[in-house]
Amino acid sequence: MATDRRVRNGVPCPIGRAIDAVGERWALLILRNATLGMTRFEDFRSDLGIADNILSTRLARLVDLGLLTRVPYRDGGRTRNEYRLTAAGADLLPVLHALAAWGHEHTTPDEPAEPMRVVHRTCGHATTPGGHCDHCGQPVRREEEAWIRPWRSPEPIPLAAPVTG
Amino acid sequence: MATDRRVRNGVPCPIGRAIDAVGERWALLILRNATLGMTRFEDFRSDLGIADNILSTRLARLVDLGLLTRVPYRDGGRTRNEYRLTAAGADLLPVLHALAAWGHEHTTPDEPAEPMRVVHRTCGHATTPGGHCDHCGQPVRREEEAWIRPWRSPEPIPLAAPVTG
DNA sequence: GTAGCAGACTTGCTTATCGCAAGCCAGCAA
DNA sequence: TTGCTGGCTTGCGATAAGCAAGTCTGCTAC
Repeated sequence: MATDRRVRNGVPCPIGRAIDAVGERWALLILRNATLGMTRFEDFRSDLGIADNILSTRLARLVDLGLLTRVPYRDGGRTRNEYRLTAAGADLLPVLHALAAWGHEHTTPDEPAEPMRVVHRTCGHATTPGGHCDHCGQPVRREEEAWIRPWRSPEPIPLAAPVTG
Repeated sequence: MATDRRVRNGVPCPIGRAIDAVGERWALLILRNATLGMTRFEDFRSDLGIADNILSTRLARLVDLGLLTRVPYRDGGRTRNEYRLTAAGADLLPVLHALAAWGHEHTTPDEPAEPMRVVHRTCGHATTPGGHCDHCGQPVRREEEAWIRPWRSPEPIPLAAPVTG
């Protein structure tokens, strides 16, 4: 099963292995956008401003590594492919959250903006780095968690559910 | 103050800004090694197998961004520089921990090895993703946390303390 | 004085990757 | 048949990475 496949890439250190898998700019940005529910080639391309060939290569690699999977869908008469997170890809969420927290604390946007929030959808309160609700105290499952990116929209964005590849 | 300097790099998303700052292979590996207490050019170079000019460029960039700082030290008669984490650099620890957890779960080393552990130095038990001690339940401060990398040594490696730049 | 040392950084070059823009391809509709 | 769409491929120039040697600095030894 693709979702159970462990990337074998050698070094003893799990940090090193994770970096070998995803420690580069475009992979991380693609995974962020996939987490937001983005699935289509053109959407990734235009949102990220990435070259076709680079995007194509990166998507293929992430599929190969089992972090994304191609899902066929019908578009008019044609079968097209979209790209969705696998469980392994979705499990990078804590990395993305840690990056968000660090980015919020240590970097500054060009334009002042409400900061991004990670919230418990049910009650609207923030979640902690450990994945608990600030308000309820309970662990928050992925499907009850959302991002709010106020510079885009005040609506909570549910996190994309992983699919089995 | 260098430690209070926020990287200004534009995009509204803090994840995107964090990725712009550190979302590339060598920066992340250097920061991992700096967290382990590595400070010297030659040590980074030989451990990472990175080219001189690439390492030099990356170190300078991380210093420029305020994640590392050069600290003069005496070597025999000469003043040399070592590279140490700033507070901003040290605050990337949750990113490294998240990468470690993901790498452990989803990648496989070439040689079987005891996995890396993040422990509370005082009692020896593991710490949670939220930074609490599994055993004591208390939040664990950085200076009470250590990594154990059994493929290298069974000794806990204290995490490098940040210095003011 | 010169020669030698160590190690951080620089340099010149080759190789690899990225990015741009156009082209190709597949599967459909008219 | 042509035309459309959009994912992927291609050819090319630009940029970054990597290799290996050189330079620089501040010291010691002779």
